[in-house]
Amino acid sequence: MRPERELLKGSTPTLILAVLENEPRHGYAIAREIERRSESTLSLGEGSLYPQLHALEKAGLIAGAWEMPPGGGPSRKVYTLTATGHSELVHRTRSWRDFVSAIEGVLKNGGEPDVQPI
Amino acid sequence: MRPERELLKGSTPTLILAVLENEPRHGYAIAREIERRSESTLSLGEGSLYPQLHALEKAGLIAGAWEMPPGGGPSRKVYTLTATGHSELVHRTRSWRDFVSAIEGVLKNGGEPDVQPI
DNA sequence: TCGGGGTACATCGTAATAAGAGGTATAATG
DNA sequence: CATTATACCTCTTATTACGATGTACCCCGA
Repeated sequence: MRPERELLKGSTPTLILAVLENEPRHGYAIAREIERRSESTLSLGEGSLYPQLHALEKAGLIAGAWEMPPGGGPSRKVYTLTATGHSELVHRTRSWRDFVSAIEGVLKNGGEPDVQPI
Repeated sequence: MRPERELLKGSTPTLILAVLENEPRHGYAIAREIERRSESTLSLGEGSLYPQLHALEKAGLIAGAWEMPPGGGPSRKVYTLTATGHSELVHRTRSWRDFVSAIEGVLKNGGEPDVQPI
């Protein structure tokens, strides 16, 4: 069950960039890190994750490099945040917070008179 | 310019319900009220507004009634929040805030060590 | 030794959503 | 009489999320 399914749209790339800001990670690890940080509230399906990674790589916001894990297992593509990706993350984070404020402005006005100091 | 275009998805119906909680309004007025409350950060295209209103009406969350405006002008459909719509709004507001907390949890962890008590 | 589970990649098709473009109609304003 | 504002609506397109599906590797236990 994922009640935020409809709300998630649009924020996925921002979440990926945010997770990569700390350290390079491969796709599977990114998804698990998002789950961990959100305390399992958010979970990224693989059908959303990989297309997004390809899009972000194509846009130059992240850079992927294939890696053979030392302990064995399937090879994996480790993504690093580029400089462009970093400034994009800053920008997207700001946009996100503006957006949240705007929504809160609409929600809070329900029941209260429309006094709204800047 | 609408930088939040991609982020808006999923929250539109909640915004409509929130605006109707105060008082009944017709479609056009709903759109303008959302703009006003969000200080023009959010703006609902007509192509999103009317299909959403029909969907919400069909779902029984709002009830529409045609009205002839006394001052003249085109007739309009005034929507009122139903009881079901009200509890749905409460639920959606809670979901929205949970969602925001979850996203913040992912964003904030960027740069900090991953200490996270339950 | 063979299957199941976890890791890790990827794509296809579908459903939901948002919004631009277009269409209808009325009243007031210039 | 044309433009502007109000007010409704639908069609089509683009984007997004994700379930389903497929490949492939490793480890562990029966």
